[in-house]
Amino acid sequence: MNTNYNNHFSNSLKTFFKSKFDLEINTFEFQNTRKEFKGNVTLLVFPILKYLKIDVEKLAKLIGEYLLKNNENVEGFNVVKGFLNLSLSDTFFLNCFSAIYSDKNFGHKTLNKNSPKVMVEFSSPNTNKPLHLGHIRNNLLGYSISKILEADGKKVIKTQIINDRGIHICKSMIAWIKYGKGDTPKKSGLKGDQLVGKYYVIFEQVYKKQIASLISKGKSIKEAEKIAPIILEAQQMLRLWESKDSKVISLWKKMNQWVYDGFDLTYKKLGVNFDSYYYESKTYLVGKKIVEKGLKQGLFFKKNDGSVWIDLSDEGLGEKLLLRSDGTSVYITQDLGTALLRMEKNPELNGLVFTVGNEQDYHFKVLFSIIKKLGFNWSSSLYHLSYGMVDLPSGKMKSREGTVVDADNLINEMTKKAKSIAKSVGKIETLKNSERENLYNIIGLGALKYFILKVDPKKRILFDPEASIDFNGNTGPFIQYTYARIKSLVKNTRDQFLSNKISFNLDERERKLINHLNLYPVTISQAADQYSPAVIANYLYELVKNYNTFYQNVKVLGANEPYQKEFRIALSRKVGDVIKSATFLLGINLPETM
RNA sequence: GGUCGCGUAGCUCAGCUGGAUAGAGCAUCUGCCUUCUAAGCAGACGGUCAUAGGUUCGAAUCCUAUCGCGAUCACCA
Repeated sequence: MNTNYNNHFSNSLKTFFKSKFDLEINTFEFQNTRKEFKGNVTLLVFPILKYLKIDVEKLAKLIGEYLLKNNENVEGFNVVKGFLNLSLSDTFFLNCFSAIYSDKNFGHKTLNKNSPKVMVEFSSPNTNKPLHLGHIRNNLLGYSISKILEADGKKVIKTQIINDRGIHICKSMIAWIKYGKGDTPKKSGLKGDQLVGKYYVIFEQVYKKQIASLISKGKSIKEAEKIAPIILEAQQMLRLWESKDSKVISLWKKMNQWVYDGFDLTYKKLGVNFDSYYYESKTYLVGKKIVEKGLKQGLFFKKNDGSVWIDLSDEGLGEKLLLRSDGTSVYITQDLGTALLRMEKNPELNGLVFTVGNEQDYHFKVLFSIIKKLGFNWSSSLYHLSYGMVDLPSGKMKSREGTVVDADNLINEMTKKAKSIAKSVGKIETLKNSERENLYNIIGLGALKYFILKVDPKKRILFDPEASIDFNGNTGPFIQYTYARIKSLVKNTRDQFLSNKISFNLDERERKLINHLNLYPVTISQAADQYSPAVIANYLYELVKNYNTFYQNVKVLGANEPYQKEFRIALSRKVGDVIKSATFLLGINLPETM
């Protein structure tokens, strides 16, 4: 549906119904006219039958005749069943374009003091292993949504919660102590997160061996898992950490720092960044306090073994554990603490968005419900941006089975592929080496980002490392290519457009482009409302396709008349601007040439 | 088993706040580089929109049931 034309026709239409039928109708439905019919916009007449008992075609014809006479934008019409197809004048299109052209911030709402403020959480890694493909989707989504919300007129704070404590960290630490021999990122040449991840894997291997050996000695699997010496060491280390043992704490700090340094490199490559950080090690105690408070209020209850629960069976969510019997916190305890801490630090927040996979839908339902029950008035501003998993043809990614697609690796692979394609195309020989490397990077990442962001967040993505990611068709490089084309086209031209100097007829493809440009602001609000970068991606693809059709069939620099040439250059330039703006919302960079 | 989500062309996806003959890309095939960048353009081929009912002028879209796939229901995070 295209509601974009309401402004231009609804007044005429209102007057028509008022004067002819004494009816007050305020909303009308428009859509783009299908290409097999004549016209540009189509008014759906069917819905009006709700108010008026009359033959549809007759009514459509009456409306058409009225608009033709009384609305200067309408140049002609035809009626097919209940569809009133309107042909609009070139003046109308040029006026539209003129307004778009002069709007330097087209599509973006401007921020001011009173703009609502939203915090968007994404990434949220564990500090025991490097980032993988799943994190890439998470990061791209969270980052893009932040940009989209900003364009939609909200102030955004990008943040993450770092899961920097717990048994998983201790596993890496134990393995490093036992097998690391003083290994460091510098000595090994590995990125910090990769190094720590390596010891996590070593831990799991040793653990597995110990379990196997215990089983061969007649122990049950469950028992073996509990008494394997290395897991006991890790648990002991976690207890030492909680009692703030100085040796453990300093190793913990050292290894976590390696990981942060490693993550920073990956984030930088990915082109994402954050405005603030929260650490689980600092929020879990806040969560415990809330639970104790809720317990006193009678919202929660204690079982005989001392564990604390909430009963949410009235909402169909069952009973949920909030504190273990030994008094230690669980996942949701920390999340309660984190949410509360954020609101305390930023009381002016109007929204809190959690970018977390859909495997945690239940968790967030419970979390939001608890916060509501605790009586916090900001509970209604919480939103779980839930997205589908990235699966491999072999199924779910599993670190234990080594089927994880490593983020750094994938980025490098994409850059390599961009390089080999660019070489075979062979158009960039004139560039300097450093410029070329930069270009490969832009294109490879563009392909990756677009590949992930173009699909609806809530859908599962199937990623086949063998089939890899395309560079032709509905892809990032296609969009980048079109941009580079435009840049090259307008390079030596003047940036101006005088709408009053029109002495030519518009081409069908020009009308289509203007029409599509027109939709950009609506598209941004839609994307923001739905928390979906895919909406932007699809818009962008359509725009670029329309432009290429125009470019390939209509001469720009070789236009017949000077003003026509000027218009086509301006149109090209504006399409370039919108490509730039939309790719910015997706976090995709553009080359000036490729 | 309960709950939630998904099922559209061989593959990957749009369309889903109901509107005309369901659209793209990839793959396959045919044309177009002495003319603004061929990572492109023009075209062909390809569909019982999982199935069955219902709601209505009209259903891929809304409702119900069934089937299939996935997630989740941990004193893991």
